[in-house]
Amino acid sequence: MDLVLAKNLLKDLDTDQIEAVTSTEGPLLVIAGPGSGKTRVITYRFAYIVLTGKAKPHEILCVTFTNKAANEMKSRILNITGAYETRNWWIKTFHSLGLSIIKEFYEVLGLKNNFVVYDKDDQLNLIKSITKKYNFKELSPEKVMEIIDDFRYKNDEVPDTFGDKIKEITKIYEEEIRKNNAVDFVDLITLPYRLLKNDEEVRNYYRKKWKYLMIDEFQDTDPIQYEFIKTILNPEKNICVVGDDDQSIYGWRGANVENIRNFDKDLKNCKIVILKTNYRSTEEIINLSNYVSSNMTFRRKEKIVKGTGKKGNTPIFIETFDQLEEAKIIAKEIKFLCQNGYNYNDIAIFYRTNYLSRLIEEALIRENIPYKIYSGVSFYERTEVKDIISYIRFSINQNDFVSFSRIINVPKRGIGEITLSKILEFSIKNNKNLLESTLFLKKEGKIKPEIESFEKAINILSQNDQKISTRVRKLIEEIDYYTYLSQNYENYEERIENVEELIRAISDFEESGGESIEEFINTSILTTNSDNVDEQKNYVSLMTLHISKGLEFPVVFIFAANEGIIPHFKNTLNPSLLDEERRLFYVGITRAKKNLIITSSRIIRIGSIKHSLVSPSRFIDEIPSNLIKTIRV
DNA sequence: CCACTTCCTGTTTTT
DNA sequence: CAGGAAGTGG
Repeated sequence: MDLVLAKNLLKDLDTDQIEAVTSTEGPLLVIAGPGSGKTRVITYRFAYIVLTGKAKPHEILCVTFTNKAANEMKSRILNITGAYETRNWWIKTFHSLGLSIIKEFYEVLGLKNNFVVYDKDDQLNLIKSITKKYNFKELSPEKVMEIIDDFRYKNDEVPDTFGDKIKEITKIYEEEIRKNNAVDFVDLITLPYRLLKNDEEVRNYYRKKWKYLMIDEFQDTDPIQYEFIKTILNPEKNICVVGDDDQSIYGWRGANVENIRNFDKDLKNCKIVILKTNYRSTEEIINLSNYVSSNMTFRRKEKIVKGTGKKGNTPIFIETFDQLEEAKIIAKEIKFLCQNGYNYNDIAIFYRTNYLSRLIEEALIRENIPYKIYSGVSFYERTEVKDIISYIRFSINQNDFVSFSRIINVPKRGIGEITLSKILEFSIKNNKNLLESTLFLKKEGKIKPEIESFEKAINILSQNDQKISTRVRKLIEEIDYYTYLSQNYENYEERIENVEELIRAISDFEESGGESIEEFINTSILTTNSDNVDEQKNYVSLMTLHISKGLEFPVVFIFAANEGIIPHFKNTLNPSLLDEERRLFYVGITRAKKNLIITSSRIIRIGSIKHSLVSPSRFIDEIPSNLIKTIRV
């Protein structure tokens, strides 16, 4: 029965895809060009392994780039296999995989079971409190974070150029974050990796557990993640990596394209399958993208993507006078398209940097076009959402100084820096947690009476017999949070709506049988903008080129394709950085199914400086005129 | 000791 | 244009 199903699966696939799906044993490298059915291959391969009885779903580890991709794969596989739940499946991002491993082995790692995850912002706050305490001013806290993260990640020594002070701060930071019973993004990768590397028993436990490994977006993995994967690889070496070196765009974050370029040399007897048919785009768009990729300096090997003969419009390049006009033309064009059969959700606008979204937003508002922005500050990073999350985190873990210092004075309770450091000092001296210390000092009359509401708030959140969403609602009443928002922010209505959205998310989590509030909090911190892209809603999507990876739209606009923006002026001198800019542009144009419109203008603003007579991106300039139609306004 | 105002700097991309 | 530093009033 299952074998019949497995055979039926293959009917939907082309020969290259079948090869990738059925080559289950030993190392396999799948180079998947844009629109080549990559997600289909991974989900079908997963289903094929299960249906042919080679492994159970929970014996396959599948690492994806975003949570959204993970969820999509789960539901697609559910559909194909007829399985009815995914609870013990291992389809995760590297970070959520790390979190799961830490959860299983928290004790060995020196954590308590109620540990919390710190995001970049929390981490920065902890570093700020350390540099302030030790009066370290030579480098900005952001720079300090960058340096110590780099060394913590690679498990290196801090080089002498940064002096002993940074070394000291690194050591203090690592002690502090453990005292807070917290882990940060670096820990989520390095703690599990080192545990597996050094502990044979744990290593064998996972090696046995996962009979098959699949890694998506392999071109964007970094060296540690690659080592991690090799560490858990079983003796049969059943590993399949999927990716496209032409679409590697996270080098600046430590990703190493060489991982995919050398994979077949690194693992003996590696099979290679190249998926080169693009089912997504018209011939015109494919021809243009092939031209763009052919000019890369460093490349694995020439790869000409083939289309399926779909004919469409020649991509258009429009150059305008200034950016106001540029945004306006996009808005007008969208209006036009939507009067001619397109919906708003068929359309996306991509740009290189976040601040560019403002210009487009204004133009879209003027034309009454609904839109949603997917880049910039993510939902769980919003001040009001993070405040509530910090209350919840502190109610779980009263050693969490970062959350404590964030909320102790929100709303204002007359507690400033000095009182805060008194509480911290007291807690260290007397080995008491932050809440106990606060209450003790309050009794002694050393803290203003307004602190009462803080104590009550934490008590409310700790009432385990009630639903979490109910407790959060009570918390908001107790601290009169909405009044606080309306008194402090002009856009308070939007902020209140965000808090309501958070409560809704908590309710959904509870109703779908979520385990604990820790689970909700720790996983929500790992949610990002790209996880929220919803194709169902009818609005135009605005996002950075980076976020656009993995998505597709019938109509794609690329805004501000100016030299200096794409490629970014900081990355034009070094050929390998310039290549990455080109790949980013390549990712952008290959998202388009039918219509591609690229725009630029002759006057642009970078910050407060106006630059006149700027040229179009070199990536456009070099394109032969038969591949793109240029319009100068 | 805290809160509020004003002036200043500095903007790539994000799991 | 926002987010920190510094200065002043309560």
